[in-house]
Amino acid sequence: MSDVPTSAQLAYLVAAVETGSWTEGAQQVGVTTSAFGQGLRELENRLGLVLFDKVGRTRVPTAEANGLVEHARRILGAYDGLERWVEQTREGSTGAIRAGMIDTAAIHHFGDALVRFRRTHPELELRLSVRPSAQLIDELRRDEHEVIVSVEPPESDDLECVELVAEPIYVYGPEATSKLPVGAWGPWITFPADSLTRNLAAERLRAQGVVFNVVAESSQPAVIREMVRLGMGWTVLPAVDAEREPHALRRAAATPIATRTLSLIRLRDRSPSPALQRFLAMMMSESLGERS
Amino acid sequence: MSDVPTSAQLAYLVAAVETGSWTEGAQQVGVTTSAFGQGLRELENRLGLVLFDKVGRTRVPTAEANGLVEHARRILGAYDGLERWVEQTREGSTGAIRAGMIDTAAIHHFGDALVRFRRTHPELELRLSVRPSAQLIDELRRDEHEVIVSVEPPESDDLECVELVAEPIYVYGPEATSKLPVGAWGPWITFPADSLTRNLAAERLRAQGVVFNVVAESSQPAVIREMVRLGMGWTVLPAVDAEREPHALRRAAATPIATRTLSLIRLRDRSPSPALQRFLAMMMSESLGERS
DNA sequence: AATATAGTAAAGAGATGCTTTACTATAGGG
DNA sequence: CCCTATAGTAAAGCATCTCTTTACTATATT
Repeated sequence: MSDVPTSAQLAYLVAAVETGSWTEGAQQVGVTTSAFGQGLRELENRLGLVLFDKVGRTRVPTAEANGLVEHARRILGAYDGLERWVEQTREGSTGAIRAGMIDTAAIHHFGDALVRFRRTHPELELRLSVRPSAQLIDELRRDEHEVIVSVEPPESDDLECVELVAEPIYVYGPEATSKLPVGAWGPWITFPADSLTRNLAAERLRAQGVVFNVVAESSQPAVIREMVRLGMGWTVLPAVDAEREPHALRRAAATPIATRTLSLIRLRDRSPSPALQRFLAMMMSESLGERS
Repeated sequence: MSDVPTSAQLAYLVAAVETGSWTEGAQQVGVTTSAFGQGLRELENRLGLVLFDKVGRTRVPTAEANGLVEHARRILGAYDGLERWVEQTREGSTGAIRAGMIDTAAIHHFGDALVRFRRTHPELELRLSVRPSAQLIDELRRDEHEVIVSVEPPESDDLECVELVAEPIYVYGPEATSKLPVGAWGPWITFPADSLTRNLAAERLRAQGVVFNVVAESSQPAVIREMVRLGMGWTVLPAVDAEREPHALRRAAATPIATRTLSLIRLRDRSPSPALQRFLAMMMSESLGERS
């Protein structure tokens, strides 16, 4: 009764008005004249308006029908917009990707790849947030990112991790003292207390009997490196951060104190959009290339 | 398969995203959760997109769903616009009326009524064209008017006429000569050759043995009147046109030479829109008032 | 008058979309 | 840790819709 017209019925209407003939209109939309007529009658019933008059053996649109066509076209146009959008989205040629990365990943490991991805997929709006791992993971859980690249956190069943890079971290000391034995290491300059990298390092150092006394904190590797160079203390960093020019630090030991794993992390059971799938594929193939 | 989503499915989608819960969404649109879920699943199938993920026992919209909602809202909004328009149109509170009238009708007989109608129905766009009868009838046949008021033409089965006013027409001569006997009438100043009034008059005059020799033509009664007053000739006009001040003409005979009928004329078998129905009703009641 | 054309009516097939009922899985409380 | 409430699903059934087919009517054309 008070039913809403279907999009098909509206399409019949505009075809009928456009062609000026039900027979032609029916051909245009690809149904039998019978279905066409039934559809238009149903439309009249639903709207409670007379849309066509009989004159001779043809049907001519009333003034109402002509007014209605405008609205019908608007609706069909909106459907059209939806379908185009769906088309693009389905093939992943549109969509936004909210990604987060820790600095090292965004710059050293995947900097080039991100630039390349942006260039080859200009239609995908990639919004990248660079933050420390712990913060990224919090934000991921709050659904502020669709994917992050961070240090792999302790096993957790709401997260799904794919390992990308195994990154050794080394102990570095001030230039003058960097050849001291393990027992003489410290004090320490490192990341803030919630840092996964810091906690990983602290755990390993303590296991070796080292006192992990922290005298300075920063979330910026460059800042830490500079403080170490100035002689304020020791630190533990990945090589890419510590050994960059100018003023590269020298490893206190040849073997890494630990290895942190950078992973691609998503909320479990969230299906990636086509756009995101492309991004994930790129990241994973990139990490393979990096290992070799 | 490649079917278009129904408006109901789109409504489910926006309800689901708005409320953040299928159960609530279903309540909002007034269906069972079961129907709601089926509808959303069908929507996913039709579009080929994943719109919701399971997390725990609730369903949360994907990034796609959020993007899609915009389009869905646009479509639903357009439907809304259509329905509001239909509502108004059905009760005749909107719509355009294309009407035509001969000058006498538009001014003398229905002038006040038209003004009143405009004032009491400001929402109805009344477009009035004033022209000679013959032209109005042509235009009516070409669907340029929905209704006209003109001199009633010869019976014709594509037109539907309702008599409004019976208007006597009289013979008028120059002031000095207006008491001459019938045989001395003429020459004539009258409407153009296709005029129904002219032809009606000519026929009656010839039936009385009068020579209907035309020396001047105009479609404007005021012009004809003035020429008659100046002594150029005689004419046949309705009283309302001939006997208006200043310079009213005096009848050459007390009895009318003919009576022309002003009728409301529409194409047969064309159903009037609600707006037009109001207009027609007004015109007909008006003409009743005028007769009494 | 014969034939073609524009649309309609009736019947039936298949899909759709809803409800009901019974179920599973997760969350939260005692 | 078990019990219950909650969010959603599965299956079945039914009414409705919308299309096709076929046969028809009414109007136009030749």
